[in-house]
Order: sequence, then C-alpha cells, then structure tokens
Amino acid sequence: MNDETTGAEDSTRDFIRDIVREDLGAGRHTSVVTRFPPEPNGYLHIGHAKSICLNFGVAQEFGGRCHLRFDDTNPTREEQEFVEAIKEDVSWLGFDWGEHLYYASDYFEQLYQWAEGLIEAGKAYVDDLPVDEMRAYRGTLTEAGRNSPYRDREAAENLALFRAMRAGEFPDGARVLRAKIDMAAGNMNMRDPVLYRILHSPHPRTGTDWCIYPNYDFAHGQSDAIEAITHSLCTLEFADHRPLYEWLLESIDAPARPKQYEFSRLNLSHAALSKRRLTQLVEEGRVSGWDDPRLPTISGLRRRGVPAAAIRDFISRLAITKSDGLVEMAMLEHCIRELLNVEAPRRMAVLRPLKVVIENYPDGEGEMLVAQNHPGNPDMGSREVPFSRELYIERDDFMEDPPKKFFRLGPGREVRLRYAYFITCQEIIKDASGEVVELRCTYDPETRGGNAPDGRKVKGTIHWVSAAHAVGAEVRLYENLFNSEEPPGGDEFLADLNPASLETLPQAWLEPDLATLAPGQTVQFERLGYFCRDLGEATVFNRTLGLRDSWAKIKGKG
RNA sequence: UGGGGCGUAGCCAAGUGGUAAGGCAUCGGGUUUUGAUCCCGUGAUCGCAGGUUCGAUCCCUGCCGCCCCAACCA
Repeated sequence: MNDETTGAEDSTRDFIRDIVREDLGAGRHTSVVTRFPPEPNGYLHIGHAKSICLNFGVAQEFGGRCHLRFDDTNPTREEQEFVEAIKEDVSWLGFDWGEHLYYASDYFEQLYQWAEGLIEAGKAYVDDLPVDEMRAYRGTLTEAGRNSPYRDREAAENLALFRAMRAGEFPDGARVLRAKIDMAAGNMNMRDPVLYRILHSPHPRTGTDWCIYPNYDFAHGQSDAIEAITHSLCTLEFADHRPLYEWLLESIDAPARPKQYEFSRLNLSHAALSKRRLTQLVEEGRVSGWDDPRLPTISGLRRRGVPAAAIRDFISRLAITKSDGLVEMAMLEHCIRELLNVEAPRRMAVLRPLKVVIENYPDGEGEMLVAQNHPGNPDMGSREVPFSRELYIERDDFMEDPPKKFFRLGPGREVRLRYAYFITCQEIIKDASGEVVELRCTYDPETRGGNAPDGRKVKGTIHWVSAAHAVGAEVRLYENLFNSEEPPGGDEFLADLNPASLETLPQAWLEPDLATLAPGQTVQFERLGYFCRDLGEATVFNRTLGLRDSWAKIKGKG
C-alpha cells in the first residue's frame, strides 16, 4: 500500500486542531493523547474513518499518540469477532496504535471502586424503580422529573445494596446505581443518570467476573482519565453528555481531566451509515455480509477495491465542523477515481461479449501486440496482448443503426481496436430472434498498432479480447445501495433499497494477463472502469467504480 | 412550550467590520489510440427582518428553519 499520503496534512486547520494547538502553546499539555473508542458490536464504516483519521491524525501531526480503546461495557451485544475486524480495519486504513490497545473492561475494578466512592460521598444511590417507572419519574423534555422514592437512602444502605448487586444477589433489571444530580435539569442526562445496571451476562473478556456493568457515561470519561487522554473527541450527539462527563470526573476526583469536544458525524448520500441499519441489512441477508462491496463499511470498501489512501483523501477533504450535512457520494467517487487513475494499471476486458470474426485475417494464426500499462505513465511499462482472427468486443460498442454522434462500430464503419488494427464492419449475423450474434469484419494490416500510414483517422477506439486466449470470469457491477440521497427513517429505508445495486455478469472475457492478478488488486479495464479480483472468490471481479461516462449523458439526452 | 448544536452557491466548506478562498457536482470549450485522464472557462443579494456603523456575511436584537436529547445503548 502506498502510504505517502496520510490524508492528514500539517496544513489542516479546523476548530479542534486550533484548540489542540492553543493548548499545547499555552502549556496546558506537554503532548496530545487522543483515542478512537469503538464499541465492538459491529464493523467499522466510513463514518468511523472520519473519527479515526481525526484522532490518529491529530496525534500524528502534533507528535502525540492515539489509543485504540474498545468501549466494551455491554456484554449483551458485543462480540470478539468485531474486535478483530475493527483492529484489522484501523490497521488497513494505515493507522497504528502501537502499544496502546485498551479495553474499558480493563478498568472495571477501578470503575467499581469509584462508584463506591460516589456512594460514600452521597453522590450516587441504588434505585429499585422498575424501568417503566423510572421513565415516568424522569419527566419529559418540557416537564421536570420527580425524585425517586429511593433517592434518599443512607450511604451505608446504598453501599450494602450496591455490593449485593455486585455479588449477584439480584436479577437483571432489579436495581441500578444512579448519580444523584438534579431531576429538574433541562439536560435530560443530568436527571440522575444510571451508572450501573445488573446484567447476568458473561463478558468476552472478563467472563463471569461481573454481573453489574457500568454504562457509557460512567465508563467513557473515566477511561479517558485513566489513560490521560487530553482531548476526547466525539460526535455531536454526545454534546449533551459533556456536563455529565465533567460532573463525574469532578466527583470521583479523576487522575486527569480530559476535555471533550464534539464534531459532526459524516453522512454520505445514497448509503446507510448507522450501526442499526448496517446490522439490519446484514442480519436480514439484504447484503452478503459486513464486507459486501455495496456497503460503506471499511471491509466492504476494501473488498470493492477502494484503496485506503482514497478513503483518507476523502476524509481529508471533509472539514471538521459542528454543522451536520450530507456529503455526496460523488465526492467519495471522485477521490477513488483520482487515485486509481494514477495507480491502476490498464488492462482490457469485455463484459458483455459480441463475437467478431476478422475475415481477412489468416485462420489459425495469431500475433502479440504491445499495449501500454498506463498511457499516462511510461514507467509502468507495457505488456503483450494476443490477437487473432476471432475476437470479442463489447456489445455496446456496436449499433446496427447508429446515431450520428455514435463513434463506435456500425455497418460499414471503421474503428480502431485499441493497440491493434483498424477494422471495418462488413456483415451482421443474427440469430432466429433477430439478435445480433456476430460481426464479420475486415482489418487493415497496414494499421498495426493503431495508426494508419496514409494518415486517415477513425472516430472511435474500442477495446477487445482475443476469443481463443481470453480468460473467463464473473464480473459484479455495483451501484448505490439506496435510490435516495437520504433513505427514509425507520424501517422504510428498506423500501428504498436499489434492486439494481448488484448486477452479475457471468461470462466476461479478460485478456490473459489478468489471470495472474492478485486478489484485492485493482486495475482499470480500459473504457469501463476500475475492477479488482475478489478477496474471496478467485474467479470473481468486482467493479470498484466505472469511469466517468460523457457518452452516457449524450445518449441520455437522445 | 425544556436543554444542546447548526444555518455562506446543488453538496462539503474558508473567511472577516471594508465589500465573498478552495474542493465536489453541473454546464460550455480544447487536447486525446480509454467518449477516461488532462487543460481552460462557468455560479452567492453570506437563513430572514430590524438596529449600530462612513461601511456588516462578520457586532446587537428579534424571528424562521434544520439536527440531537425523555435506553438499565454507545
């Protein structure tokens, strides 16, 4: 992988980097420490890439470090498989946490001790209210909540109860530990938030050691403090939690006082970027898995053939702000094409084959023609491509009754076969149903390589593959998974699924050189787009992205 | 009707009391053995209304709109 571009230039400026720069300059910190804190309950997607690039990027740029910390406080929905996938994805994106791999579960004992301290200080209490009751007591957005009848228990009783909770003396949901703050607070998060709940569920890392687990608010900030995180960067929806984050750090007399800053999350058009939706798509089998190439997951993009550098570049063009918007998929596509245009070697492949017989080319003979691996970059060298009497060309490159603006093959028309010869269509052969099944053409031996000695020009150049030498493959074409820029909410987003998001072409013909292409390697099929050999199925090629197609626009206009 | 956040071209955005960077998209044009690439060119009464000022997108006031919060999720 080419890691020349990290996507995080030193010139990058945004309000967070300004704060870091200012903090460092004022001597509030000697170095920056950030963290990327995923919950291992799903795969990472491109939205996470924004956070990863920000956190690791800031650390890199300011000579600090970034921790990878799993926020594994809910054993009922987290799995080891996700931990492994997340580590792989972060690494693949090009970031290194070094020795700094942590788990919130590593801090469970410390967290528990802090909770006892809170109880002793009269800042937390055990509440016996059932969930629905607690909800009713919480009030609404416009009405203050009421104090729980258990709110004024003595510290000693709370302590005994909390210890009994830990000892497993109560069933799930029987009691919780709550912070004692203010049931009338405008900020709902301050209305005596739950800190611990009973969950008789084995944890992937701590096994059955615990049956009470801290929730996000009592784990995140504390973990940040334990790791001496200086800048805790999260998305906007946590802004309301900041007062609680600070209240808790203050109340437990934390070993460090990290500061939380919020930025807007990434929204991408024509895609689903919420964990809930992605999980649903995967679990309901709407896609083939977390790494389905149509998904905006990191593993899906990788399988699709998108280079990590393109993702980093895309993220670097996004600004870190607090305004939430919807970034057009076209932006991502541009970054992918821009990178692949430079790096992808060129090859020829015919996706929807139409047979062509060169009548004046000697039967049973053949020759090797030289093709550039990248017309714009001679350093990438050239290769030889076999040519013979029978070829395949793209069906779209022939029209029986072509409009004036169509530059490709038609009855009596002459075109150039890329890196080969000029050919002229002499005859069309159709089957019983009238479908064109074969073209009989003649070639001009004088045009070998693609230029005519007499200086005559042709309007079009088309790609081809020698039938006898071609390698067969299945090619999968992908389109946006959703029709709408912004799929509707609820389960209605399923109705917006694009039925044409995957088109499988069972019998495509590739130039022989492609037989040796490594899995995951992306090349350009000339005039068609960027494709890569699938990471799993060797005979499958995935289309990363098509080339920009101005002909489609002309054609579309009629 | 409570709390928090945000409103600069179709999209992402920079910017600042002195009259609006850049990228993407779009639409024109040029080059081209990929209708690709590349190269040129193309768009803004800065949410609205008042006010302060010689002058406001930037300051003040009011209004409007959008997003988030009432899980023992994160």
